[in-house]
Amino acid sequence: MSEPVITRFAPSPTGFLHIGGGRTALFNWLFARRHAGKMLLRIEDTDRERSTAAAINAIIDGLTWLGLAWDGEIVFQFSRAARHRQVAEQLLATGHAYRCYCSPEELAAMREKARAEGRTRLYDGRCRDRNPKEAPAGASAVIRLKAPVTGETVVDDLVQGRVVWQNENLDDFVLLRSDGSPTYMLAVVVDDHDMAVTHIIRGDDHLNNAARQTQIYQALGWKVPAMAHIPLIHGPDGSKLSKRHGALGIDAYRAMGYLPAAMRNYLVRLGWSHGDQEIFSTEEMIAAFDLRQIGRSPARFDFTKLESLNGHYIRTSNDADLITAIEQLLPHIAGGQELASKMTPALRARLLAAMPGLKERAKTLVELFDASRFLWASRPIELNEQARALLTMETRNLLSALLPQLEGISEWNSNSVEAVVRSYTEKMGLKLGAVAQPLRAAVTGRTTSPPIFDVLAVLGRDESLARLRDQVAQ
RNA sequence: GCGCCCUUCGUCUAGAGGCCUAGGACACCGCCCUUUCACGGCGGUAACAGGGGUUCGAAUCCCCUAGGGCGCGCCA
Repeated sequence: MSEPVITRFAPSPTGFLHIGGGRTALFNWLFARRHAGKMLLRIEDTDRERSTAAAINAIIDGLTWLGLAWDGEIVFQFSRAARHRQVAEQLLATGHAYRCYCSPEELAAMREKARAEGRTRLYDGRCRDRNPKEAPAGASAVIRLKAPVTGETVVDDLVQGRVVWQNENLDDFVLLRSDGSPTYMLAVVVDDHDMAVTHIIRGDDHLNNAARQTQIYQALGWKVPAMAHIPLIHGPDGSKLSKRHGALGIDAYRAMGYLPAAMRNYLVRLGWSHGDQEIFSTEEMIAAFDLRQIGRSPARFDFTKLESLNGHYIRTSNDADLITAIEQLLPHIAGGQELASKMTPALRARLLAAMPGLKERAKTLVELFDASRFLWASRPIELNEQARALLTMETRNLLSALLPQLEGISEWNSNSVEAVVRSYTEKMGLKLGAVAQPLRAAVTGRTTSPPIFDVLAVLGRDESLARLRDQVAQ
């Protein structure tokens, strides 16, 4: 029973690593970890026109950020072209494939005619039984699989169940192009076999391909790996995920301030469940992951839920780790580079002191950073619109009268400052907020923040009073 | 057109014939906490696509319809 489990993630480097690819990688990774196996990474770069080095880097970068480490060396499919060709020749030699001399124009005409007549667009096998000697001189040929014409092809899918195709609905597809390069269909089968892949976990847009690939395995006499075709992720409106939805590169999620742990947790619950559990540590995910609990219907991408989860992970993160995360985020956001250079041990200490109050309020690292801006700011601090609106002549006068009392505090901490402000408002017959809120606006430049007395304690007496004087003076 | 897959609250889902008066989470709406914003607590609105069967009994099994998705390349 215990053949070691080997899964693989096999993206084509023709664009960024998007959210669907990230989830597919996650599922492959989880399944491999769950069974103490390996997840291999294969870059399907046989399309030389569209494959780019930038895309390869994006894939590697994205997987690394998500924390999905692959095992062994990366396999580049293009480098295996000779082996693919060899297998195609082998199929030809054993009578499981044949040369087809149809020109692209001829095939296009055939499909157009079929479409016009309302028939299937499958290849009609016109070269299948043609005598090789009749081959047009000098014409280039492709190699097609001589697929069974009767009977059925069955895929026992771990997610989709038993799926059956009547062979008459499958055609003799191309294995090797006329230039000698393999098609995806051939390359995948040969590579998965050679890499000893035991479980193919991929998007269900490949379910139809699974039938064709099964036929190749059978023609070769190779064992067909277990397959699991997982439903695709759709956009919030139920249509195919597009750029205007969440079809962003994984790097975009990093720039928006999502934590890898939150990302993994969100992604794993898209299509997969484990009873009512919503929050999974990586260890819990691995222990609980099971292909049978994957649903068969597509899930819609929901930013709001991702945010909620991210907020949870931020709240439960270690304070120092969050500061590190912010530092790592800075280069990825506008104007961040400049601020990154302002980091000092003193600032770090302040961030650390303020973090417990800050992290309760942020759903993303961007928000967390934004809320901490009052710590990075140099005097005089800039007031945002709401803060300016709150600092009326009247409230400035209140603060002005309060100032001497604050200056008289000897032991500067959250409690002592609060006590002074409370007695001041009581004497004035005001509510605490009537002073606390303008005070917050004056000191932080914003109207939302952690409790103002905590903020003052973090800033320290000198900085706090200086900021207050700046604003009161105007 | 042909083939394949899918269909439980707005969203992610639990549910494998009686445990379902259909549960949880996010979102939303109240209330509480509170110097703001949040967090947290309590409560609420909200779903088995439709129609036929099978069965003593169906969200769960079968069929049909409708809707959605994917595939049908010398792309992957």
